[in-house]
Amino acid sequence: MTRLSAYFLPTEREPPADAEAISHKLMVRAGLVRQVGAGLWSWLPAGWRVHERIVQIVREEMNAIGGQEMLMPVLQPAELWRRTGRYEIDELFKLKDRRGADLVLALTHEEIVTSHVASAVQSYRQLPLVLYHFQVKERDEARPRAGVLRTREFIMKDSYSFDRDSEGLNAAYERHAAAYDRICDRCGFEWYKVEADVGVMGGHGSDEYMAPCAAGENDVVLAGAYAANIEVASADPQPVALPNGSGATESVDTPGMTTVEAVARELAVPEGALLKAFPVILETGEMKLVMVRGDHRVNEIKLRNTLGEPFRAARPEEIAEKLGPAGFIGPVGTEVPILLDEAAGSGAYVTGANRSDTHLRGVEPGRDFRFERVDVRTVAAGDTVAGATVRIEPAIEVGNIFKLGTRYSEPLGATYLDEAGRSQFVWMGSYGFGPARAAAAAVEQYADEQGISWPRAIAPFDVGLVVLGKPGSPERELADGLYAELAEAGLETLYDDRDAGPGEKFADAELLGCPVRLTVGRRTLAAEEIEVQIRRGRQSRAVPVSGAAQAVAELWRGLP
RNA sequence: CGGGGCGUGGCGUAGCCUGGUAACGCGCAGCCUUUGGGUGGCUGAGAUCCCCGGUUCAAAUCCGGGCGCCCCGACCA
Repeated sequence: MTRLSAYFLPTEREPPADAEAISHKLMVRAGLVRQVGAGLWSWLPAGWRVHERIVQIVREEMNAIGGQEMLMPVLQPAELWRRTGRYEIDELFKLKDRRGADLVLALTHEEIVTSHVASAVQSYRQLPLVLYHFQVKERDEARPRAGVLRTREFIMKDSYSFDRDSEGLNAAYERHAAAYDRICDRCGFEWYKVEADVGVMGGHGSDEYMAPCAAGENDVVLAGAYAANIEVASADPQPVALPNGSGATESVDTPGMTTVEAVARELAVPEGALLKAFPVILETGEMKLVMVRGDHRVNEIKLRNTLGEPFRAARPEEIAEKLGPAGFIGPVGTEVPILLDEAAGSGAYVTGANRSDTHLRGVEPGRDFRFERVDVRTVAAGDTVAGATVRIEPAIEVGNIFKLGTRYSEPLGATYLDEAGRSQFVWMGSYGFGPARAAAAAVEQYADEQGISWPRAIAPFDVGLVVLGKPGSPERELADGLYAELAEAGLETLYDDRDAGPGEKFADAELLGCPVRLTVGRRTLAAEEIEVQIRRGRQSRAVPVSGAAQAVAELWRGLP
């Protein structure tokens, strides 16, 4: 019997002074988690129950697609990470043992799991495989934030698929996607799957599972059936009224006007009638000039993916040497290759003139400069996708699925012999899911003035049972019996048997947010009834004492 | 990594500018009261004022250094 009088649930009346995010405030106040250091959290008993309920849902769905659970260490030799080129990652914790050997704390487990497959798998007959575990991840985050939303240490379910070829990988990926859909549905939070960035390391495709909420760190672009992380999103731009092409380009004086806003105002044209220049330097040292409409922003991730390599912004002296004074640079009369964003359609634009205090009017792409067409701008609210208007929402990333290809099997030598006896690299996928983030997302999405309102599948307890009346009273006696009946009916109950006033008990029950609250008090007892409150919406009803547990169980099954 | 802020009983804060017995609310312990929305009363316990150093007769307060935490941004394989 879980009696609150003996349960470690340190609730607080006030949130921590430094908390901003709703989930941060409420999870601390409700006694679910406690902070240890920056990005370091302990999960207290009730919080851990939530975490483990989510874990169990994930486990069931991973097993259902043939995943095999195992466990790999967090502390690992640095050698494997050097081989895959990930040793240099800033977020990777690095340490030495007493003999001076280099070790790392894993931020994911591709290296280890791939090394096991490399040594244990020799034949196509041993594939495919899906291996997974729930294990702590360590990341030296530059800035942990928002309670358990972004921490330096957290538990992740990470699974890894191993297939003979890309077709096999695609199939494994789709099975994971379907499993993730079910996991998110079963956990009971709102979510959507979005296209994601595959990163500079390449890869063959990636989707993220996003839970929309105010504290989310990611911006998601939504339009009809379209959903993408803003890092990779594309959309049709809002139209801009361009001045008519007037024939030749014309110089205009724009003294000191280095911003789009200033130039647009001076020339009385919309900002979108300007072309903004963003010179970048590639790894080879080559400069390229990226141009987007004046009312648009360069999306550096899309640009990196378009370039196919990392880049940096050019420095003023580099710009001056190749183009002109920063603030007045443009595409006309330069040898620097030009990448023109596709949102800048044909027409006459205002651009920098590559001379101080001067812009050019009537510049027409194609006629006045040659360019390569690219899609490198950041999508903005109000753009459209297939006619549907774009909106942008913040969201928490709770899961990410990723087609790795041979990114890890090559450096770690994970090969097999095919039917023809030829050595082939194993094709891999990796699939992460964060139970802590899922929990925090649910808190964020359903919290109200009184506190948390858990989806029933991941609540710390199914039922909060509040008894009013002194120990030894008839109310207590009835509540004791009810607890046993609820257990028989399959409901896990937190029994508030504390010697506290009704207000305090109700407040704590609603703060903790179990989907159903039962109250046994003199008032209801006299009527041979028990009060049932549905946490979400806080509607109350009465059920007869006789058969109450079964009635509550039935009610509970119908809750979200 | 850049910018800003904060560190005082378990929690939330005041005191700091202008140096002189560490204060308030909540919580906690005991007794009484109350029992359908954080009840009221009495009594009491609980603080190396983040750390180190300096100035001073005297430092929570002033000065120097360090550590820790939060927020905004950058970053996030």
